[in-house]
Amino acid sequence: MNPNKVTIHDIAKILNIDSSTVSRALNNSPRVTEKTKKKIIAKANELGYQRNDLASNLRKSKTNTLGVIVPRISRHFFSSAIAGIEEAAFKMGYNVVICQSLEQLEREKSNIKTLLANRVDGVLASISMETENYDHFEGLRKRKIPFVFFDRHCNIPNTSSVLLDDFQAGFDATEHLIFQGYKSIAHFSGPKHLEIYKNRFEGYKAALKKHHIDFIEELIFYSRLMEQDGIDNINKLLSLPIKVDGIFSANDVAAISAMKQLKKKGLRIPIDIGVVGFSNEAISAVIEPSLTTINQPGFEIGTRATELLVSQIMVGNDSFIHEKIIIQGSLIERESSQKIKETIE
Amino acid sequence: MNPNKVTIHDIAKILNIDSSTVSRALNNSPRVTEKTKKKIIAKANELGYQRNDLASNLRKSKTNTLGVIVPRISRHFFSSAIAGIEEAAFKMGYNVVICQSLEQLEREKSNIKTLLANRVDGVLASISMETENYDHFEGLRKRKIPFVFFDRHCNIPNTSSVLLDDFQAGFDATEHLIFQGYKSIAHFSGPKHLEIYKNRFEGYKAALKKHHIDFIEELIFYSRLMEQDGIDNINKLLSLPIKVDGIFSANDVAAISAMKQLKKKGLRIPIDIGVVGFSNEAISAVIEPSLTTINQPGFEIGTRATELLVSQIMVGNDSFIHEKIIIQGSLIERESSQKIKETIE
DNA sequence: CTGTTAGCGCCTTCAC
DNA sequence: GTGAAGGCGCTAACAG
Repeated sequence: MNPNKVTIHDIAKILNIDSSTVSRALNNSPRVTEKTKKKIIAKANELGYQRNDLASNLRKSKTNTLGVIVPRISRHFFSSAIAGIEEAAFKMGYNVVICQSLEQLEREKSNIKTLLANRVDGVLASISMETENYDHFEGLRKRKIPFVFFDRHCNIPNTSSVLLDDFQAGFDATEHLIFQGYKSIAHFSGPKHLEIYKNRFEGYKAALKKHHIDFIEELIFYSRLMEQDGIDNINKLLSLPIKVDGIFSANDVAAISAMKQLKKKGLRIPIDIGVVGFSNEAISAVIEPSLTTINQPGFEIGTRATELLVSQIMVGNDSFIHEKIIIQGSLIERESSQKIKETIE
Repeated sequence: MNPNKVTIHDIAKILNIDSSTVSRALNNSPRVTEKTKKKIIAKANELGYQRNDLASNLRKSKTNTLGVIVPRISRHFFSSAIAGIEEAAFKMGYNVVICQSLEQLEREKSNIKTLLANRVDGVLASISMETENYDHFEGLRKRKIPFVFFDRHCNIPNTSSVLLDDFQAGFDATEHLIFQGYKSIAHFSGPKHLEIYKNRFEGYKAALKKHHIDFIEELIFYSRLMEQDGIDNINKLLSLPIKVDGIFSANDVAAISAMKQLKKKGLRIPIDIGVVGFSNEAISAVIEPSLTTINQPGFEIGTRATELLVSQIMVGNDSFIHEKIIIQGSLIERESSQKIKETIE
């Protein structure tokens, strides 16, 4: 017999007991004798029984599953956030289903539908670049499915989120460049309407202000988080009449392709770049020494978001409190940074 | 009413028809009048009806879901493979559930159990470092659930897999170093029993042989794919009486931490490293110019593996053919590689 | 402690 | 083209 087809009824029949007893035994209910329990478990193993979670979940109308929506799984920040989510979820007895929006609103909506159809108990989401309207999340709320935003949050009231202190990160990265002696600092931002980029931008401006450096509109470059943007940005930047000596890039994609483009032009590190977004130790180990990054702790953000979500699932339908957890990033400076600078100067 | 609780029966009752008709309409069965179909769909939307896939899947005993097991989602190769898997699965109407083994055999076993309990239609797997015994996969076979290995495959008979041409990759990377003029080439390998590392190692040996370079046992360093290993390896290597001038690292983790360690010691690029495993354009753009990598096309491997798996699911239970698809990697040499070498010499 | 009964929400014969 | 009936596999209330 195909062991996948073994049901509690099969076990019950063989053992001449009722299927409900088998069910109880397999769920380790205290209301079954140790003896029969052992007998049942032994037979179950023998037959290769495997509970059908579809049936179980349907009956219980609870899946012990969390849905996760990220723009793109292969971006390092998100894959490490997912690692944190999985770890925390696993510890608390939850499974995780992961969806990618691929930065498309339509896909994000359909992700939510899929998660709804699969009756997940809660949702963790980092919104797509295109998302400016949040009705699809309101749909979750109507269905009383708790959800928590992480990193890319949005400003709708009564939602929970776990995020980096983006203002502070932008401030720190910019001030770091200022401390290095740079005076004319450009800024590579992300899609204008995303809160995280707004806030990093504000941090940038605040740092300039503190150090009495004029804010220059021309030094701001937006991007759609694509490689080409970094290249274009550098090209535009180099064609400016203003001499730029530092860049604070608020997104890693543009930063990387920007560095690439600089290298291609034979411009080796006349420009220092502060970035928010990297945290891969591996990358930071081999990356251009001039590149300083603010650690954006994906794993921790994932963990915290999951814990928050699960706590909301537990307290149930209505009465949980919406929380906003803000995590501090930390400046990671390349060890050899100073040396390289000396070499060049 | 909580819209999550809306069932086909609710719709049926309101419209004074039978739930089976509603079911048919919602599944776009041709055996329902267009008129009633429209009526039903309109009402469903109005109520915010969302099919309960648990119930549907239970009834159909088919989930349209693929299970994926990878060692660690945050490793770039795997996250890009998953991106490929998702893309292909999505196109063919499948959902994807992702599990991490975290390189632990026990976790891998429990992943399979979870996937089994969720009645996935097929499984894609890249085995953990600890996996030397494959009984848990035999369990899948007994249940007639098709599975396909990708990248980290194993040698059990009658299994399908999609992999890099690891022998060729090892050969190419090593020969590349030889062409650069290196004569004493060390090799950083991975866990001994993993096929991919065996094969890359064989490629290394073959390249040495072709160019009449003696194989030296002392120049082989194994690793558990951890950062510390790369550091240890470099330290050991530097303490050898033999002067090494090139390294072929078959895994990226060790390669990266090795470079880091070299840098720390102030040894800037006396050693060139060929690596199998990188493919992140972003990384390769900014990485040490001396580092040449064999592109290990995660996305493509993921796509191909998924297509193969789905084709096996479609032909059904027994009669599908086991295939082994071997994908060629390609050498990616840093543009500026030559310049840097000149600078140093 | 164990059995009986009922039903989670859906799909699919089988009738008409 | 639509309705009636039954069951996918499991659990939970209620009996005993």
